[in-house]
Amino acid sequence: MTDATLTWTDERVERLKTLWQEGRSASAIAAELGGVSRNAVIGKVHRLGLSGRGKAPEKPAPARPRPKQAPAAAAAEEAAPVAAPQPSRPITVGANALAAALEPQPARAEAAPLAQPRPAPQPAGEIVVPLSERVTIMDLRESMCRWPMGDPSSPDFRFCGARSLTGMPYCTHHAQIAYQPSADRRRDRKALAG
DNA sequence: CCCTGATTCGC
DNA sequence: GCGAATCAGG
Repeated sequence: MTDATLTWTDERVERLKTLWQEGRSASAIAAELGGVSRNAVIGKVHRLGLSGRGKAPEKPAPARPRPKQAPAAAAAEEAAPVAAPQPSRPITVGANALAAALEPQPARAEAAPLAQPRPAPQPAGEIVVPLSERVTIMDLRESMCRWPMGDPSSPDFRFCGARSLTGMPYCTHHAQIAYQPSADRRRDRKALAG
């Protein structure tokens, strides 16, 4: 595991195959493997010739014009393949959180304090979810990120609430944090910047 | 808008 | 071989 250049090691390829056959989406697989984009996963899948999955391979293949392409970025290191942690269903919250959630919420005031100076000097590896975006357990829906924010015993306990990847409990960013050991996500800037 | 996989092609 | 950019579709 001293492979600095991100390569598709046998283990990674095996996991890719397994996950793909299981029907996981490319982005989900990318998040689990870490260090690769969903495009990378799809590209690899095709190269391995195991595309299609269960779909009917009926594609007319329309010749599309590919105008231009931006310059590629540099390479990245490969973190030790620390066995992928099985994301246990994180829907289990403590009694404290439950009690807090049941607390008569004074008013999450839709009339939030407008005109916020927007501080957000977020360090890399962390994201700041605007409080107005966070949700209580009561507002947490299936398609929302379950990343806990704050002290579960506090009435201010919230969940990220951002859109979660389908089939995943977290949003794109938190999925990366949750599933990547110490990852280096190189050009995720596009996905994360937005 | 969000997402999905498919494809092209510069590297 | 790799994967970003792009396309096409749900």
